[in-house]
Amino acid sequence: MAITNTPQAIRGTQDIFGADAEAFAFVVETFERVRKLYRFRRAEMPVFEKTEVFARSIGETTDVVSKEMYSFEDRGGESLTLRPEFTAGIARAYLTNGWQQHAPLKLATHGPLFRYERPQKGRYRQFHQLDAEIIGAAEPQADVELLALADQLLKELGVADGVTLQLNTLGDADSRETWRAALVGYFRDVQSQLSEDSQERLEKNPLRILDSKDPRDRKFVADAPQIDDFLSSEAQDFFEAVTAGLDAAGVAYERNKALVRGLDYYRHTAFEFVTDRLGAQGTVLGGGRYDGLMESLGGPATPAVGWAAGIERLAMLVGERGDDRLELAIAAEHDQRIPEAIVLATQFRRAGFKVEIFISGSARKRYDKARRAEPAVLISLDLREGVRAHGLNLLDQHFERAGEAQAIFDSCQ
RNA sequence: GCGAUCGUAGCUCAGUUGGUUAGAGCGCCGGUUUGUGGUACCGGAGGUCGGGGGUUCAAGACCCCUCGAUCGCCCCA
Repeated sequence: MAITNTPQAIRGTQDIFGADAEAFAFVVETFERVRKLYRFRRAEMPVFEKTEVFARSIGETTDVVSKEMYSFEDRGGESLTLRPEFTAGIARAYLTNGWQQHAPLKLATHGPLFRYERPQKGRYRQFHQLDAEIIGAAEPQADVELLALADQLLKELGVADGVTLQLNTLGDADSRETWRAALVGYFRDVQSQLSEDSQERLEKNPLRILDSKDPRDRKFVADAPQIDDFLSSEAQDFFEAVTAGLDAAGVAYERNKALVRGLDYYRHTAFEFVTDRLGAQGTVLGGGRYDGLMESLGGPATPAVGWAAGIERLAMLVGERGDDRLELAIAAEHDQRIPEAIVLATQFRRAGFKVEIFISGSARKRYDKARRAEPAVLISLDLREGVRAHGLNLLDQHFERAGEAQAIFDSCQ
């Protein structure tokens, strides 16, 4: 690369183009279409908030906050942060705009998020997510509807094969706490045999030992206390209602008792749609119920459930998506006919044709260039020995609008 | 924060145990052929081999540093 004086892109950011950009757009368009089927309402939020919004939502202690957020001071000395997730900002908007009046509120949004992380497959510092939330709904049917939306989205994207929904419950606040205590007790007894990382986790985030990849941990994980033995009857009923609803909605799932959330405000349902086709970053869509979040932001107790899905990861799964097919190519094989080519292109485009004109570079090579663009119809405009010559060549015999194109072409002669 | 692998034209890549002036295909630009024809041929532009230092008579190649990319670990809101 002879680029010595050109600034480079920020690490972990990406310039998306061509087939990748088409796949990206396909994911977003499909989401927009499907969320309307479930009557989720569109919302737009700022990409930055007071740091407090995320710090209080995510928890001041975690190194997530201290190390992995893009925070900066504005000119007034206030600490701001580029949003690392949607949920906190949505919760803040819900509280500050009085959206309680719309409860239960089904919201959908999508856009860029920022996390200061080491980039790897399916992980970027600026990445993009789809997001769906139901706020102010305590009933398990909300979880079911949200999961049905996710399930239909993945099916309509054509990525459902090889993606499985893993489902778990974390119980209510009490169940969760007693389970956690039992886990700490269990792992403390074998602490010295755990991996170094998990010995650390035992103090900071014991639930995470359950999804450790280290074989030294895994043999203990198998016999670790399970949430099911600590569920209150209410929590049990709730989870059963969710699974019954999923069955009714025809949403397939797998119970994964090791699926956990690190933050305390998560209650009951936790879920991830996972694939084995994306290396170490297999989660393609994840979420859960976060009944405790609104209070940590100073609002009234408000039940809520939501999920987010990585657009880049989904785009990788949907695979190659070509640009829209070129319907009409117009080659001006002589410079004197360039104005006519422009006139024609204008007519065709106003009639709703996808048109490209070939009027630059070597005049005698424009026809070949047009041909290589693989149009359904190729129009050439030439001037040979002072005589105008032109023609319309139907290259795709199955092109539906061939007659219409011919008529417009004829009327312009 | 840690580890592994990789950086040669716009793109995909060759480049011998270190040995002249660093190559190919595609793309781009121009020319010749063809003249309803995705042709074929000829020519051209474009590289301080990511950057810096070192070893050597000689470095794209070997060593060190650095920057970047990719993948993994940690983390995963």
